[in-house]
Amino acid sequence: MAKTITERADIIPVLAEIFREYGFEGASLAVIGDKTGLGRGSLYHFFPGGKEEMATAVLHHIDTWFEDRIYRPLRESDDPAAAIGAMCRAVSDYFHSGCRICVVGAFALDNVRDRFAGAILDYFAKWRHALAIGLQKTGHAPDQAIDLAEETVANIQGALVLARALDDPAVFERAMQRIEKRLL
Amino acid sequence: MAKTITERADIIPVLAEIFREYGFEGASLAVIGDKTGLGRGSLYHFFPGGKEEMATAVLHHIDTWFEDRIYRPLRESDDPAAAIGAMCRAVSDYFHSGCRICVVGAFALDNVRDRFAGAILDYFAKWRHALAIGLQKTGHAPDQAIDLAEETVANIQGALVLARALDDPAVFERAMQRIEKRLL
DNA sequence: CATGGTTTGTACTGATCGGTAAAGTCTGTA
DNA sequence: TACAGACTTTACCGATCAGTACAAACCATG
Repeated sequence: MAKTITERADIIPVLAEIFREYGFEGASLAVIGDKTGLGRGSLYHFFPGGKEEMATAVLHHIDTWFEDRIYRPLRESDDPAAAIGAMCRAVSDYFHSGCRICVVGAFALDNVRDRFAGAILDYFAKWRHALAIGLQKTGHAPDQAIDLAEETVANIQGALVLARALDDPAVFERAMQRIEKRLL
Repeated sequence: MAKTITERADIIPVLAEIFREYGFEGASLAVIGDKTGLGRGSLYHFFPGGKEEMATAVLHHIDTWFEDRIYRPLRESDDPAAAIGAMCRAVSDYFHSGCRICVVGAFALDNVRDRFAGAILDYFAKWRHALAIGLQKTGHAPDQAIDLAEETVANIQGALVLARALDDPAVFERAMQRIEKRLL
């Protein structure tokens, strides 16, 4: 009756896509079961904490991805300008040029924000902090760097909202081009 | 058993606040009943279409507010710089300096986007268009005006996301100051 | 082939969802 | 005072929700 094919780690990206598409409340166990192909038993076997644990795992997965691909290079690269350019490209890729939504941003506006407040705050605080360090290394004064980093992160999130609202990915692409030009 | 005190129009701002706080899906009829003090019968008397009609009414109410207070002045004012400054102040007030969320933006990121796609698109398209006209009147070239308007609207939305995520209204205030400085 | 822990399918629970039905109470008009 | 329509209360509907229980089936060990 059972096949031991799937691993917990393999399910998380699928869950991420589900939360992205349906939101936390909209991602019912029925939907999750359909999209993952897993029954309730399997889901609760891998995530005894239920939906909340699934979402936590997704947020942690996202955090790891951004830490490895974006935050750490920004903080530690010897070539900060290259790291900033790489961030812009990575972000554009990650959000599929505006077709994809930021789960963390969506959670922040949702009424589930309080439940995941820590992870949401970390995501944005780390991003702002890492980018500010990168900008300092390219010659910006500390205050100015933090300000510009905050503006940039907000701009990316706003562009995702606007692109989705106007149903026009080009909005996001234009925003990323403006951002890259201003940062470098 | 009944009192004819409430008017439909009086309920809409309450509904707006509910959708702001709970989102569309999170705003159950139980919550709506509690917060409005109205029973299911009354709610369906005023809004035969149920939750969907309530949300539509809220979106229309918001559209009217922005049209009167922001879009039209931007498009028609003889003093465009003053209209832009007024927009910044009105926006800051409207969003309670970052403590309040944009319902339309939240809907755009939610999985209910498709249901209200028209109203959501209108809200942002009208804003961008009106601001672009205002910016043209202050001397910007048409292309540049549209670009700057789009960036500004995205910036405001992003600042709301970030302020809520970091639980720090000052993020929004700083964004609005940057915006005002750049526009004028 | 046997065994035992791991993984899975299915049926179920109680709660809550959005929405409906109908009987009741109020108020303006004449 | 009588009536009509506006408004409200309450109980209820089927559907769906997240989560649980448990037996069946798997697979890596012996």
